[in-house]
Amino acid sequence: MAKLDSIFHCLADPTRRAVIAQLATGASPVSELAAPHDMALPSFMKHINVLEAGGWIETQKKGRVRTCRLCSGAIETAESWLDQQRRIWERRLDQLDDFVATLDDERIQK
Amino acid sequence: MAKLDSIFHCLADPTRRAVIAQLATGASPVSELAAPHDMALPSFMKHINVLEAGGWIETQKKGRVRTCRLCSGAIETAESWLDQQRRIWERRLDQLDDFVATLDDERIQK
DNA sequence: ATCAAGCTTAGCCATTTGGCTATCTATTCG
DNA sequence: CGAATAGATAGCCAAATGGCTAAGCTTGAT
Repeated sequence: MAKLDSIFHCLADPTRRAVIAQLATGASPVSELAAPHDMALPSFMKHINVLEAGGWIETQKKGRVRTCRLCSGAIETAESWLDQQRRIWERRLDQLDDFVATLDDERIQK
Repeated sequence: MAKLDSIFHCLADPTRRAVIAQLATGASPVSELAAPHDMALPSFMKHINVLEAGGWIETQKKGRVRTCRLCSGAIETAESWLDQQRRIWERRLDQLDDFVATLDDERIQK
């Protein structure tokens, strides 16, 4: 899925992860989000745009303030993909265990 | 953490996600992994190297065959970061619910 | 009406990414 | 030995990324 590209691309940058982490504790205007990051505002805004395009946040402007809030879709898609891979992987490890157990049983039978 | 950059960067590409998904079902040599992807081998090898650098896979060469297998560290780190954000976010939503409930109670009291 | 605050837009730049071809090395098979 | 197989290395290239500065442009406060 092409959406996964942009969802995970958002997470591959410390500034964007920090924004997500901060927004998890509550909505915030852009300038407040930008404050902790030593970076010019246009540079920071690019990250905001990337996060919005990736479906991590949504924003709305009231007066001259743009407020950003986290939305649920992206994190669910991300976790669900990871979960699926982990399940496939763990199921296979279990099958390996069973296989080894079978070998052991056969050895005992002798 | 700088490691998270490379861990998530690995996931931001469909070829690399496909390799992870395929390796979840069992270890594989490079050429077998490469087969489904319409891409020259050196290009594909770059993805393998990125995945190895990101801690998603480890490889070992026997004779002329390099075998790749998934390792557990990366997926755990990734899921754990996501889980942590989700928990922070959900806890805050619960607090909002409580707050709204308090408001309702106060309205009823009147 | 003016001025500051809070973005926005435009355009520049270095580096990274993700692809390619061509060539080389190291194994294995006949 | 000689040829085919499986990767590895080197080097090229266009596009994307992540940063900057210098102006704009609304909106809110005085």
